[in-house]
Amino acid sequence: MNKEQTIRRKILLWYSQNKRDFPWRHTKNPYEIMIVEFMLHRTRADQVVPVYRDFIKKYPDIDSLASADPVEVSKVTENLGLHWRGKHFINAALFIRDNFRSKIPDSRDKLLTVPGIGDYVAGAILTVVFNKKEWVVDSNIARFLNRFYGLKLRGEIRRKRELIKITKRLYQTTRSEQLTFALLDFSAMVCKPVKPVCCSCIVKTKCTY
DNA sequence: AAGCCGGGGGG
DNA sequence: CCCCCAGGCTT
Repeated sequence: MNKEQTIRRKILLWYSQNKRDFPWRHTKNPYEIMIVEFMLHRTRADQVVPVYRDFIKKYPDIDSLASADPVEVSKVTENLGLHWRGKHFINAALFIRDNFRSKIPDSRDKLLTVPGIGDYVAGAILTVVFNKKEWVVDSNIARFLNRFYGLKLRGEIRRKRELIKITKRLYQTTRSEQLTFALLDFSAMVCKPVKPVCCSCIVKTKCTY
């Protein structure tokens, strides 16, 4: 068994006993996942919960959002900060309505053509919704892998080629959906940015940090 | 490769 | 009061 398989097994086992619960963990609707991933940009998950509920209630699908009043949409999202995101939601909805017949695509190439969707959001949709053999890197997962493999990368490590390469190897699994949530929760709760809880880490014996 | 956006919560 | 947070876009 290689190193990646071992990590996957341990992280998934840890996840089965320590998973966080959020409203968007109970849906496979690609639209809802896209919306919440937009909201989670540099924003704490707890802060997103009420806004997400309100947003989905008012704009339940691509078409309702595409034809919505931008000012009204901004009112829903304003307390998330990063105010440019208000237009961002509608632009993505318009693009998907006009180019993909209101159906969110299931390939990375097509997802990346949508304004506001980058590698992270695309990967999240592909794994969480479609359970594809795809990959996801965010700042938390990047930090965990950087420590675990002793890469010693600095700066915006989530964009580094070497890190993406390792992530793709880690995602050689048929359980990409579970793995994404597991990595997000583990890196947020155990392998934290400051004061990581190494004493209760289930992969510490193989960690080079 | 680096700067920028932003309100809100925690140290 | 300061710092950070499930990124993507622009230069």
